[in-house]
Parts: sequence; structure tokens; C-alpha cells
Amino acid sequence: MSNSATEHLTEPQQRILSFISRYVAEHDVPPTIREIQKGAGISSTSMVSYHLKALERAQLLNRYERRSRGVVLTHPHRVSAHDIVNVPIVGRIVASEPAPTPDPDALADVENTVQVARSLVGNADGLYALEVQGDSMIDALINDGDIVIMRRTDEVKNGDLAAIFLTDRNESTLKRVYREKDGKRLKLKPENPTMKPFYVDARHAMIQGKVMCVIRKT
Amino acid sequence: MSNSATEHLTEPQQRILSFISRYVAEHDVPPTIREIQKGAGISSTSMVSYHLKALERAQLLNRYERRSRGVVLTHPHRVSAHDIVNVPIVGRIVASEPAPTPDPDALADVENTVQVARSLVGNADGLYALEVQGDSMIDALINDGDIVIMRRTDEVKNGDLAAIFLTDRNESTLKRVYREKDGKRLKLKPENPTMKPFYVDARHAMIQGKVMCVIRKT
DNA sequence: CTTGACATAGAACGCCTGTTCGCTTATCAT
DNA sequence: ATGATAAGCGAACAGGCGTTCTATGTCAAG
Repeated sequence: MSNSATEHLTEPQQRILSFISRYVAEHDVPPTIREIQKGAGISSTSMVSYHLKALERAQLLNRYERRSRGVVLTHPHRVSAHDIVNVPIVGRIVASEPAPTPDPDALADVENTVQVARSLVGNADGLYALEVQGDSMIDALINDGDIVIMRRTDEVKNGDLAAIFLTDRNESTLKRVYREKDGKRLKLKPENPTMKPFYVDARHAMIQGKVMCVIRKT
Repeated sequence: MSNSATEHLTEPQQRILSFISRYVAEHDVPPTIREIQKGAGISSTSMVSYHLKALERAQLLNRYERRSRGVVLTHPHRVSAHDIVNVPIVGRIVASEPAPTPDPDALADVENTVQVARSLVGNADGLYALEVQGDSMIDALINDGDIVIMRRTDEVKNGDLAAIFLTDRNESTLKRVYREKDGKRLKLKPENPTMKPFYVDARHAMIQGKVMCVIRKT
């Protein structure tokens, strides 16, 4: 949690650091000394100055001398456009229909898009999102309204959580997939650990995509 | 490259834009009016002010009025820190312990952070994340390893999904909370629609935070 | 107890900075 | 040419801002 550098920080110094961090996140611009004073609850500007010097010595921030707002955190969580992926919501997944897959030619619709941090999903290739409709995915611990972020792939590894359309039952489902050794059956394991896995004929199971991430807004 | 808005830009305005861009890249902080004046070769501060107004009208930058260095580019290909929120993972939530809440003074640790698109969680204030340990939150449709993004609030509205610590049972749980009319009981409704709600004495329920979002990496 | 290193407070100094305002210069249709 | 309109200039104002200085307090080591 804490590294060797932060361990020696006094409590007001930590307040200052976290205030700067919050302030930058909100305003795009570092705070002034007096804003730090108020925001971090420091009693005087000279104390802020005093603590900032210590923090600079500890390499936790850089200062541009005599510049207003010249306080820059050393480890800002710098974010570039590459860190966000816009994933199109291409449709709904319901138990009775195959899960829709993205039309590559379709325009990315801003209205029907989930923004996801890249760190959650990795590469943006082949990503699309489905909105879950109804309670039919409950054994995958997924409820009505949840967003499932999928990746279009031909292959799934054992243990991957995937969207599968069962042609014989005419329903789609989200399960962990394991190929049996004989290659003829798939083991489908609900995400819900209280439920038992079951088996289907591999010929009746179409794998439609791989679940990368599940998001539930509240 | 050029859109309808930038086509009408005068040449000094373009100089100003590109100077701001260069300056921010170099200093991490936007320039002042006078720095723009020198750096972009504008003859007076009032002219800078004049051009900045035009650029603001053209939606090419945002200004924080009367704030030093309150000039922020709205450049489309650049995503500002506003679009991603770094949420600290402050601990684990298990059924037998109160859910940890963030120490507001604690440093945001880069290692234990979830990056979440702001569109999922709104304002960054008071956000923290918990990693769910074990299957005890299964009736909230939340499994071992899931990340719950919470907001610290004093109040929850009826129907909010919240982390509640039940002092009489010594366990914490994630449920939808409804206050009964008499104000003495809380109705706690599992997220799983197949399960029945139950009631607790309001005095034995400590609301610890509000669930903003649930994320399951796969 | 003394000392000295550190922490704190408050005020003051002086430059920094965004804004405004009066004035001058360019542009251009009449 | 001319007068209207817009663009440009520079100074000045008022408050913002970083820095520094002095006085006071705390506390552990000598």
C-alpha cells in the first residue's frame, strides 16, 4: 500500500498531496498555495510552503519557482486518449436469441457507447458491448441492465467466460466454457458458484464472443 | 484535420493555440496571459484576452474566469484527466467485517487503483473501490474478485445499492436500501431478484457507502 | 534547565496576473 | 475623401500569489 517514500510523510503533507491530486483531477490546473491552504486545512501559507519544500525533497512533486500554480505531482495519473476505449453497445442479449455481434461498418454511435478504461479490457480490437435484458443471465451473476463487454474471437480458452448460443435450445447464455477431452462436449459452468455446471454437445454450441468485463451502473 | 470551426481562425489565434499546446506539454501547467503574449508574439495582454475570448466562443478552449492560468484546451484528440477517474482500491469487503472506507488523507497509490471512465461514475468526489472477497456477496450478484466502486455519502436514497454493516450480526453486505415509513426499520433487498428482501432495525445498520458501479474483469 | 532542531502562525512585501478602459490605427463601403 | 466599424495598443487597477521574516510553541537530547 505505502512505499518507503510515503512512510515518512507527516499527516498534513499527505493531506496536501491528496488535495493536489483531487484538485488537478477536477480543475486540470494545479492549485495555488492559498487554495492548498484552505483545501488541505493548513493554517498558513508559509506552512504550505514549508511542507511543499519537504515534499519536493522527497521527490513527490516538482515546483516551478515563483510561478503561480507551479506545483506538479511527480506521479500524476496522466491520461491520454489511448487510455479510454469507446465500446459500442450493439444490442441486447436475451436468453432466447443469439447474441448480436457488431456490424463492422456501423458508425460508432455516441449515444450507445460505453467508455471503458483500457486497463480493464486491454486491446480495443473487436470489442463490443451488450446490454443484458431480463433476469435470464442471473446464474452468471448478471442482472437486467448490466453491460457486458465482449470481444469477438474465434477461439476461447478453457475457463473463458463466453456468450454461447445453444442451437438446440434456441437460447443464448453466458458461461465459463471448458472443452471436454473428447472434444465432443462442452462443460458450461455458471459464474455463480452455488450452481452446478452442465454439459452440451459441442455441435449445438456456437461461441459468439468472450466476456472481457461486466459493468453494472447503479 | 481542419473543421469548420478552425477554418475561420485568424493567424494569431492559431499561434496562440499552438503555443498553449506546446507550453502545456512542456510545463504541465497552462500559461498566463503574459506568457501567451510573449510566446505567441501577441503585442498586448488585452489582445491575448481578446483572442482568447474568440477561441472560447469557438469552443477550442475553456477558461476559468479570473483564475491564473485558467486556460484549458478542449482539443478533441486529447483526452483530459476529466474523462478518467482513478479510484483507489482501499481494501476488501468481506461479510464478517465492516467495509473499509477511504482515509481521505491517504495517498492515492498507483498500484492499487482502478481506472474508470467518468461517464460510469460521475463526479470523482468521495469515490473508492473495494475488492470483494469470497462468495458472501453472491445475493448482490457480486462474486469473488469483483470490484465495487463506492461513493462515501452520509445519505442514501431509497433504492440505492449500498454497503451496510449490520452491527448485531457483525457482518457487512451489499443491498438495496429502503427506509420504512416508521423510520425504525430498513428494508434490505438483495440485488438478485429471486431472493426475498428482509428487514433490519435501523439502529443496527451502519450505511458505509453507496455502490456506484460494479466491475468484473474476466 | 538549557539548547537546538523542528513545527506553527501571522503578517508583510513585491511581483504576477486577469481585466478594463481610453486611445490610436487599420479597413472598407460609401 | 470620409466616416463607421473593427482591430490593436499600452497603461493602470485591484486582487492574486509565492516568498520571506519574525515571533512563538513543542519536545527530546545533553
